[in-house]
Amino acid sequence: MKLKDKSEIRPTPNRGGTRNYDREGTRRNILEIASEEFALNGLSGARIDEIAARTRASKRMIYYYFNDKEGLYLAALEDAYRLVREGEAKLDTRGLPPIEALRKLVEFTFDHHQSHEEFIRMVMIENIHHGEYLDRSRVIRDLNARAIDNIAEIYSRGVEEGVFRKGLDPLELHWQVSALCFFNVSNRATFSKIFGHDLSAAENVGALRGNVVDMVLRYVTCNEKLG
Amino acid sequence: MKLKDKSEIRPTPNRGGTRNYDREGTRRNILEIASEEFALNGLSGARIDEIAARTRASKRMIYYYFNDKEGLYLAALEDAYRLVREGEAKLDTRGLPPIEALRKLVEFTFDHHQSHEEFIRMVMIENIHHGEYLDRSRVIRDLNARAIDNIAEIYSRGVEEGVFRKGLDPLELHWQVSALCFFNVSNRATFSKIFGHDLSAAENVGALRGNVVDMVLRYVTCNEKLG
DNA sequence: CGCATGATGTACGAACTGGTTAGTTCTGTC
DNA sequence: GACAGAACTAACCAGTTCGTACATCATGCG
Repeated sequence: MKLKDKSEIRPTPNRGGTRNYDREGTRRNILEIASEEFALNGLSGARIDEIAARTRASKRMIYYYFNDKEGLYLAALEDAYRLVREGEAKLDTRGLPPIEALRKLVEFTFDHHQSHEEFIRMVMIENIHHGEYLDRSRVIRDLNARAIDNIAEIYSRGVEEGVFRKGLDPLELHWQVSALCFFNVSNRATFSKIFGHDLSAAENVGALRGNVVDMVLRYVTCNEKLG
Repeated sequence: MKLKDKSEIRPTPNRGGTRNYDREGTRRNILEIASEEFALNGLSGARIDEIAARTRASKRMIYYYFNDKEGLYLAALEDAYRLVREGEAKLDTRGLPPIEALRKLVEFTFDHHQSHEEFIRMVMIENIHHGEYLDRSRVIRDLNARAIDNIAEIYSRGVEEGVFRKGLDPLELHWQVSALCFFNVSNRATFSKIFGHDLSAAENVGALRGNVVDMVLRYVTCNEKLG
C-alpha cells in the first residue's frame, strides 16, 4: 500500500481566496460518472478509460483521488448508500397512529426504492460480490445500523396500543418490507420480459404499491382491526 | 493431454454417419463449469481461459460449441432456467384444499429458491444486464410462460370456495411470493453484513419461512378464516 | 486404402485494460 | 519573483483476454 493522500495529512489551506483549481469539484465529478458506470456495468464491466473519458478530468486523476479501481468502486458504493439513507431520514412518522405510521413507512420505502434504481443496482452488484466491499466500509455499516429503528419503534408502539400482533421480529419485518420493495426494481427486467406485462411500469405501479402496503398491514395488524 | 483409450470412446451411437467421441458429454462439462463461473463472477467477470482450464476440454472447444462468450453465457442462463423449472414441475398441489395448496406452494417456492442460489445469482446478473440475453432466448420465455398457472389455479379455486378474497391479480400474487422468496437469497450478503444477523442462516431460515407463508396466507385469505 | 468430415489441441496475436511515468500548469507564500 | 507543492495531462507499459489459424486425429464410407 502506498502513502495515503497527503492532502489529508495537511488540510488544504483554503482560507480566504478561492483556492486552487477545484479539488472537491473534480472529485465529485469523477465520483458521479463512476457511479453511473458502475451501476450500469458492474465492477468488472465498468471501464476506467470510459469513466475517464466522460469525466472533466483525466484518467490519472482517478488514480490520484481514488488509488485504484476498487477504491473508486467502494467510494461509489458508499456514496450510493449515503444518498439513500439521507433521503430516508426525511421520513417522519412520529405522532402518527401506528397503523398510519406503518402505512406511511411502507409507501415511502416503496417509492424510495422505485426512484433510486441506481442504488438498487449497486446493491445487487455488491451482493454479486458477496458484500466484500461493504465489508471493508465502516462508513456504510454505521450509516445503516439505524435503518431499522424507525420500523421497530412503530411496531412496538402498535403492540402497546393493541393494534399490532405480538411476537414479531422488527428485523424480519424490515426484511419483508425491503423484499417487497426491492424486488420490484431489481427484477423488473426479467420479470416483465417473461410475463410480457410490466408490473413496475408507471401505469401499474400504483396498484402494486397499494397491495404491498395491504400485505404488510394485514400481516402485522390484529385481524379484527382490518376490514 | 488425455488420449482416452478407445474402449471409453463409444458413447452415443452416431447416426447419419458422423462419428463422435463424447459430443454431448463435452458440451455438458463445459456448460457446467461455465455456469459456475458466470454465476460466481458475472458475464464480464468470468474468464474464458479460466473456464477452459477447469474443463476437461480445451478453450477451442468452447468456441466450437458455443461460438463466443455471449453464446456460452446464454446457454448457461437457459440451462439455469431449465433446471429450476424442471424442479418446480415436481410440485403437485392438486387435490389439496386451496389454503393448504397455497401454503405448500409458498413453502416449496421458498425452499426451492433457497437451494438454488446459483440460479438466483444468474437471474440477478441477467437483470444487471437489463434482461437483454433473456430477450434473445425464446427457450426461456416458453419455459416460464406457465410458471404462473399453478398459483392462478389455486387462487381461483380458493375464491370459488369462498376462502380467498376476490379481486386479486394472480400475476401480482406470484410476484409477491417471488419477492419474498428471492430477496432472501439475493440480498443475503449485504443484509446480513449490515445488520450483523443472518436471517438466511440455517438456524434462522425456518422462522423466516414460516412468516413468509403466514404473510401470504393472511394477505389472500378472507379475514375470518385465519386465527 | 484414402479421402471427407467432424472433433480436438497448440500456439499465437490484436485489442484492450488497469495502472504508471514523467512532465506541465497553476497557486499561495515569503 | 522564485519556490514548493498541489492539481493535472499525455503517453506509455505490462499483463490480460477474447478469439482464431492451423495442425492433428479419429472414423465412416466409397
